[in-house]
Amino acid sequence: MIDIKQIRTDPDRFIQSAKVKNIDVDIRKLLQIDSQLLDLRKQLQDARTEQNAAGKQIATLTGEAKQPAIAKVSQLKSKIKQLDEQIGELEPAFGELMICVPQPPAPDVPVGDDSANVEIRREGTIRKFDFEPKDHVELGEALGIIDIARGVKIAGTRNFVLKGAGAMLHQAVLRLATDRMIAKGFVPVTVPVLVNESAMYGTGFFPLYRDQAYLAERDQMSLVGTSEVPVTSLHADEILSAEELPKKYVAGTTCFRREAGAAGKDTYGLYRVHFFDKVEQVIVCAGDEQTSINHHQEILANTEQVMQELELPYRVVNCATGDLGQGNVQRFDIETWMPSRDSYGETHSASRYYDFQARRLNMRYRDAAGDLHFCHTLNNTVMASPRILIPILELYQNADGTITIPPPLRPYMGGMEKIEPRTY
RNA sequence: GGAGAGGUGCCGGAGCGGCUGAUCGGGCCGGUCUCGAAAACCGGUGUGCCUUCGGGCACCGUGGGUUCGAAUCCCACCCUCUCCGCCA
Repeated sequence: MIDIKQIRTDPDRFIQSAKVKNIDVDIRKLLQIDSQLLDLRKQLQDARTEQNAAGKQIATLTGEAKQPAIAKVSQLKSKIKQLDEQIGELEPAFGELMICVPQPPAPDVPVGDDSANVEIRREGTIRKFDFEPKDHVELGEALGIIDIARGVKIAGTRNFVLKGAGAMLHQAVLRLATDRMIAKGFVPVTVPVLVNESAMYGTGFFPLYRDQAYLAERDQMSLVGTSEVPVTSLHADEILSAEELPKKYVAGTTCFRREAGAAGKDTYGLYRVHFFDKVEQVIVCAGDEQTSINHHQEILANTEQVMQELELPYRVVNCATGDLGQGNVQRFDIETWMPSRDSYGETHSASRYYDFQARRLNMRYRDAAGDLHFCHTLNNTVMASPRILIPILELYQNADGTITIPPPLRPYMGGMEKIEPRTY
């Protein structure tokens, strides 16, 4: 949510932001409704002042004198009711527009669609194969650890089953990610994945991206597409103290995505699927831009350390305006090298929101002087599987079709060093 | 799913339909006292919006209704707790 005062002060900034983010919201109309509402509310307030004063007088009158006074105030009542109705008619339209106004991107965000994304740096060495490498599906099916056909049988397209060492590898990556974050002082939390509307609105996924969520409509609940939703919502409607900030959390949950509008895109393998598990880091910090920027670098570095530990080659990308969500100030994606795609594929996403989510969630803190401010929020993937299994399987494959397990994952797999073919 | 109880300020807990934005207690902040602390005493302690900066308006789970006037009455919904049932 954006501060309406900021929109009043500098509407062009928001008109421009909506344009570069490709979000359809009529700022001019919003301001027009806003000024009407301001005027009506002022009139209502004045009428109420009058009514309250008259009411107090009535309380002091008795018997005969009371009736004429009551009759007089009754007239005010109809005026108030009329104003109330007018306001009631405008408010929904105002709210619907407000909830769609995007957060302006940072100045160093490139303008354009995702083709305008800017690579910031590359890390790691891309493996050169001295044999013909297989893709993760060929490898996984031959090893008996990936069973896409049965996943589809149970749940339809974009579903999968991991078995045996495949399921273990999946868990190992997640546990490594969680442990590394706990070691950095992040507090592990277990959170609901089926959440109410206010959590979805509060974190900025509703209303614009409602199509992407699975809805349990009978209960007005939604399955989350990321644990960012429940974790960032933890302190909604709370007033935190400055001393307890920043709050740092790590949570692993299953994530559910409809992938609406992605029909026909990335249909092969484990890349784009309807459910996956993700370990996410979330920071709630003081409402200061530089503080946010520093934390943004921090959460990016946290993930990069795990990637480097796994020796996965990746690059960091500064996402362009058209690739940002409504609430993003800036987003850095980490893309990991995937031999089967012969390119880097998105595996992580580090977002900075400033107070966009905090305003929607009504999440504030009291500073040393006792003043209230909205918090800032950020998040980044630590590891999401099975997508990360694509580079792991493909880059660690051997000529005989076996997979060498990356050393940091072995402790989580009972010391297993290699995945060999097996019937499960 | 069935039955009952309840949702008030940081917490506990009052609140005849007008004098209640809200008694009181605790906590917290400031002060007095003290070498310092404790105790005691004194004072302060909600949020949002509008403002001609005097002030005004709104908010006692949410939304409606009754009334000149509602935290207080009525209706619906949401949530919490207790007991029973079912169950990972």
